[in-house]
Amino acid sequence: MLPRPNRLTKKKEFEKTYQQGKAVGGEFLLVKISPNQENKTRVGIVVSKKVAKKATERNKIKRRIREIVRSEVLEGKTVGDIVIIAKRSSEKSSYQELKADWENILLKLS
RNA sequence: CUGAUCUGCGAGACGAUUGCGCUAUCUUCGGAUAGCGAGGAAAGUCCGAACACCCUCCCAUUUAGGGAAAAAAGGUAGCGGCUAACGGCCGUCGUUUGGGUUUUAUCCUAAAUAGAGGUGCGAACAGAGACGUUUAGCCUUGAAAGAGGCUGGCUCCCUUCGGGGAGAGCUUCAGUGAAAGCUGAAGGUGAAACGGCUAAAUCCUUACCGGGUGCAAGAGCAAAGAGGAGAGUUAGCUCUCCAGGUGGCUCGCUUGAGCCGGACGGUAACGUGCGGCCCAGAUAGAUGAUCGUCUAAACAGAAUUCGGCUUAUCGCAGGUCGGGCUU
RNA sequence: GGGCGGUUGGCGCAGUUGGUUAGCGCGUCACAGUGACAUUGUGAAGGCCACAGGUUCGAAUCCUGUACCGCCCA
Repeated sequence: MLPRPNRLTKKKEFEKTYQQGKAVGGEFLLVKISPNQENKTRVGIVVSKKVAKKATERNKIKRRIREIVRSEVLEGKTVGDIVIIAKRSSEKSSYQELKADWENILLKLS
């Protein structure tokens, strides 16, 4: 889990990022990012039931994404509200594949 | 060795680095340290209860509160018990069935006479009442499918020869007899062969259960906006108070029909009292990531909380029954 | 998290006291008709009634479980 100040917690914050954010897609992930006022990094992760039917598998994907993103948040390289959406293909992806996909997305962003 | 079924136990371990939630303590308010941190099914939501609100009615009515007799609808159904409650569990009767004893059992491993005492084999079914018929059905097969009625055949009786009345209902064999419809036995068709079967369809009766909604129940604090009152002010507007309650926050939220140990009562389910323990409480939702060694490691992630049932599923041990092989 | 509903030919739907061979509309195919089509007419094919058990003599229908799809509650 990420520290509380670095999470997106309200439904409105999610929707705002959805509508105003810039979208970048990878093989397994879809990232929406929009700048916020406090100049902080706040992250929300979405894994829908369409991706994986079992709750244990959805949790697993979430945990892996969190772990990948954590270093990013702590170092504060990327700033803004970020929503990471898992694509259907991410159900069978490994940790290393997810991490490579994330780094690829960061390259596209910069 | 293997299959089925039942019961019980466990649910990867250790080490390193790093990260999250709650609680406690300390704090230079940045944080630090310590402890604890998913399941047997957390699941399906198929039942039941606690708790909260609403509805009906009754008692008390100044209130606070306490209750479910009656009505509707629905559910349950051998009998007895357990329980907060249940469609659950335990015991027992019944029906069907398997195994065993000494060949057949009404017997049950101490297993076939008599008496006394002790012990009490396994599995499945799901059972109130109405001599079950008021509501209904029995496709098909067959000569015939409850009784009664109708139609046709058969037997007997009567007959005005038009018919009428009574009776029995498959086949074979045996008995009695003039004759089989009677009596007894065996057998055929069929799911069922007679006063039969079906009720996990309906209706009626009896007993028991008040009903509904569900923690997104519900309760509190309260920015904003809209409303009312008062004061200041020429007015715009500002301030104060009241009621109300959106965003938000807090409570409900984890000490509980709790867990462990041994004692007593009971055939058992379970109960009684004693001692010890505190064991998740999040709110976009918390033990994951990267390694090393061993390893067979499945199904799978709490969201108000419990008791069951059902479904998913890895490993080990034991009981019962069946099958195969060897001695 | 809590509460509900649905699944029947290719598509949209009927089908309840359980009982002949599960129907309807559109679509499909064949034939007729036309110079050729459309409209029209005649006929035909196409169903494991989502799946698996159970109750029953008999199940699309009743009961239980499973799978999939959808709706409502802040």
